Amino acid sequence: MASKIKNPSTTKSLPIALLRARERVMWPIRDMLANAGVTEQQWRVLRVLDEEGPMDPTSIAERAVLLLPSLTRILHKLESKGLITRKRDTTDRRRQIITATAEGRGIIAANMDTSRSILSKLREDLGEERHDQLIALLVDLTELED
Amino acid sequence: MASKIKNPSTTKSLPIALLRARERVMWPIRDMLANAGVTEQQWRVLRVLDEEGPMDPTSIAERAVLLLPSLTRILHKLESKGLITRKRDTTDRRRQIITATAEGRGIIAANMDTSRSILSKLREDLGEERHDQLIALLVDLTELED
DNA sequence: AGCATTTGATTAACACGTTAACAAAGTGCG
DNA sequence: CGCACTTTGTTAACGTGTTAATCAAATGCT
Repeated sequence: MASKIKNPSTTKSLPIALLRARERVMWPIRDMLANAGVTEQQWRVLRVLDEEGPMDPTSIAERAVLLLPSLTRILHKLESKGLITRKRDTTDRRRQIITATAEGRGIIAANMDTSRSILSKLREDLGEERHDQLIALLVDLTELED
Repeated sequence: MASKIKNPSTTKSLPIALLRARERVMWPIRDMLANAGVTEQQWRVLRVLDEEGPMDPTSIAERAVLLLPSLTRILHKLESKGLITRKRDTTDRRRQIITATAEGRGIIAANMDTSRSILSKLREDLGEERHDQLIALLVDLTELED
């Protein structure tokens, strides 16, 4: 399926390598999420709420790696699907508190095992040491200044 | 600017780590490209054409890591900007041959040094060995079967 | 040759990424 | 208090990601 690409400089560049790697990882995950009826980003939002409890949109955006304008749309969508609810913060009326509904948490519960097994298989296939080393390098790269 | 996130399991997951790393890498590159007046994807298409010469959309899509529907729109845009031209393949009239114009190649030439220096700085900051190791791991991950 | 299948490319529809502009609520300071 | 500034969240506009449907040209098979 993945054809052999010759070897122009772009093949070895970090941006392209990151792009292709993420494409490879998301393949099977997207299959799972399509069955669950949510997008990758909606899944991330629900997971953050499930793992860390109710929180405001700005915090969700940081944790789910989304920009606020995207999150605004995603929250509208999740709300219309009945997967989250919102209420205004009483002390700061600009701020909202988003909460996952039982149905929203249900989607996480119903798919978490599959998600974990997909990632476990990747870790195993790549080699556990190499996998963990990869993550460490990615985190280091992310945390570089400037 | 980048806030400290506590440490939920998602922080260590491969999909999120890849996402954050790519975000970090693309930051400075997007700045450069905004000045050049092209998007990241348009830049990739022009680079492929500049490095490998005229080719058909399907091949461009593979090399630039784009899906064909996206590429169709991008080629329309690049054509309207005068950065590429298209002609039909004479032997297979479904196929087109896309060629970068002098102006298109000019954009690459005008920004290639900046691009290289951004990536060199990242490599230096991460450590050359670790950088190269990271790319090797990403390539291995990408090439896993299944 | 005739017809089903495959391939190359496009279009459509929906969702997200990104930047800029904006509105409303809160904060700081004279 | 009053006003400038900041913060939170939204909307707008444009471009891309993704899947499905579609069309024309080519290919394979009988």
